[in-house]
Amino acid sequence: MTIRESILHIYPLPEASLLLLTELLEPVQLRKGHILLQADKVEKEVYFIEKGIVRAYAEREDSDITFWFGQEGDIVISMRSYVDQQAGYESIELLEDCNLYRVHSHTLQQLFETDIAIANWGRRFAEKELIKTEERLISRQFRTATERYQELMQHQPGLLQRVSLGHIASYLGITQVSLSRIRADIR
Amino acid sequence: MTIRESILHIYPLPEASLLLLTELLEPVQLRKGHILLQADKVEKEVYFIEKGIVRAYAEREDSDITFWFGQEGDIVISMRSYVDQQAGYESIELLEDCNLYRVHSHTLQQLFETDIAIANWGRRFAEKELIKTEERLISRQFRTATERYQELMQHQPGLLQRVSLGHIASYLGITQVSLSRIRADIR
DNA sequence: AATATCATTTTACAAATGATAAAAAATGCG
DNA sequence: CGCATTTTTTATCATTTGTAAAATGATATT
Repeated sequence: MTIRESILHIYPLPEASLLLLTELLEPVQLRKGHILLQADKVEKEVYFIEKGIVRAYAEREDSDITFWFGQEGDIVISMRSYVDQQAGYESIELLEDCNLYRVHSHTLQQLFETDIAIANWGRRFAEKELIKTEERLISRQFRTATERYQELMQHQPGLLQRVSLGHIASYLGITQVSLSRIRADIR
Repeated sequence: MTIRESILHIYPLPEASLLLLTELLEPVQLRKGHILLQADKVEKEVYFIEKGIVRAYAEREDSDITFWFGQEGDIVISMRSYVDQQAGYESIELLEDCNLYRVHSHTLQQLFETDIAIANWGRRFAEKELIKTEERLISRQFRTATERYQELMQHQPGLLQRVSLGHIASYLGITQVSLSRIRADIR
């Protein structure tokens, strides 16, 4: 899937608006392990993932928890920076070498103010992410850890090959040891 | 807080756009216990809460879980209906007699397509809800049930007077029995 | 008062998960 | 390959949370 296609997949844009947006995108290649965005900072860059996989995590004293995986076609932002120009709660780590496209958040905000199709594209982007997040919150309450793991494997069968079990356990809201037990029980 | 004020609190609208939006709102009064929106249906109405409190819940075989409370200034929608014209996962129950304003989702969508300020207002609305939901997801992983309860009581001290402990326990992701134990331990 | 209804707390027991440590397996690199 | 490092599994025990049922409390109605 090209960047153009993944943009249009969120919300159909007329060609003129699509051009406005894509012209601003700068290609960036970065290596596995790179920290794309830092928690507790106001991060001004927005990234589109063309190739690769990343995780968003929040840090605590000793551990961190992964609460989002971004893959081909996804958009990476520091949500609080993007919405309110405040320090964000998430850091973003590249879990593979990535091909990204970068744009300044400010530039994007200007497009939102001037191009109605792009404003609605931004609206739809937030709405879709919101649905996914609410569904995860509900799933965590209704389903056991085992069921959540099986659900994830069904929806994202390729994830296991790209992401360590520690990150997946964290994403599911359990410890790595628990996930290992669950995997042993399923067999 | 008036409806006008709560709309502007989400995103500042010029007077002309604000009028476009508010002219479409129909006042509705409904009684405690009324089911405003039904899960598994495509719900076409959007509601603004002027007075009262509601809960969004998802149903399972025998139980239901509350995952959102809406109060004065909040907006009530069936998220999947609103975004994709698909059946939603949430039902909405009025927990008090409510003064609401109603607008057809279709009408709102038309405003999004024609008024850029309103499109950005809709964008900001979704973004703010998204931040709140992500923070709850993270909080559920980082904090114990006791901490989450105390956090909620700090941020929403009035909630306990308006909502039963059963709903609050569900919102926190624990059983009512657990919450009762927590409350006993805190004392 | 007596009754009914609903919300909350308490109790006892079972199941799930966490913490910790250690072993085993997989991976990366000189 | 062989070694070091990281990841995953296994085992043990403590803690948390869930389930079910009973007891208590609160409120309204008769």
